Amino acid sequence: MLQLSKKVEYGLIALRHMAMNPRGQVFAAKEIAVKFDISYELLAKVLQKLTKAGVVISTQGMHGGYSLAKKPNELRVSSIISVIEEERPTIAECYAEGGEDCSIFNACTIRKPLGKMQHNLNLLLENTTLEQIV
Amino acid sequence: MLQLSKKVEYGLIALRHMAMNPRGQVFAAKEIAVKFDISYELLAKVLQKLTKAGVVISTQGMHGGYSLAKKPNELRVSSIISVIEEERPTIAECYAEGGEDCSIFNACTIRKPLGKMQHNLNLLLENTTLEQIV
DNA sequence: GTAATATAAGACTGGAATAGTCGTATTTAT
DNA sequence: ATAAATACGACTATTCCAGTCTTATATTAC
Repeated sequence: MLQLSKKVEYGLIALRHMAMNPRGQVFAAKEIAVKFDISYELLAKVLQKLTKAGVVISTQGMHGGYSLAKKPNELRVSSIISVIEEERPTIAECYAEGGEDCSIFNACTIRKPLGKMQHNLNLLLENTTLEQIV
Repeated sequence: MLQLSKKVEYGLIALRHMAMNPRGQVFAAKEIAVKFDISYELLAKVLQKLTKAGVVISTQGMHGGYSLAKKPNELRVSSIISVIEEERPTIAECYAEGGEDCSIFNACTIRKPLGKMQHNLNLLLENTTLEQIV
């Protein structure tokens, strides 16, 4: 209930690890996976998404790996989640994309009132940056 | 991601419906289910949990049903969720009961920093009462 | 130029959680 | 007695998620 997914957790762990080391340093996915006892394949996929989104820079080939593309204070948890999950974090289906498709959309009476909670959650996630997680 | 379950949604819809009508009025589960186009059986189970927890009062038999046991401003979303899910809402496994069993508990580096987010989520859910959802 | 070590990307699988259903017992007003 | 309601547990179906596997590509070292 309301939990972050493992993918997001792994992403945050990896990003934090990068943020704690000198800027520009490169880390292999395997290296991070071993260090934190995490599934390498899962972490790799997460890092690939973060690469596509420009959160992280990848260098292929031997001695390759990932490094932070932005300053930790520029990275919001909200956008990290959005990138990894490929959708904004929402409290209910109706606040996600295509939310009108919710089976009870029309009869639903709590959508509007819950909007406040959604808004506050947004603020919470937007105001938390990687810097604060270091 | 971070979404409330259908059970919680249905519970909130039912509670809100009661809160909008005169105190003490009794509503049958079936009646509410039809009105909001919701699974009757699911809603019934939710209302039974709310009854056990003293959130709602049930009267059995013909013309029976449920009515609010407390004032809307005394009912916090956090406790409604706890009752229906039978566990506190948490952002990650490690903040739930028995969280030390998380497979990466020891290697995890984001537990402490995420604690702030968990705390803020707690505040958000505790400060939102049924009254504000009406 | 070949081997070794990385990322890239997609398909596949198993298991857990969730949503929903069904059946039966019990309670109570009429 | 009957009808209408809650109580409760078992069951099923489906969806989601974590994790695995496979293959391709890029880069460096030698």
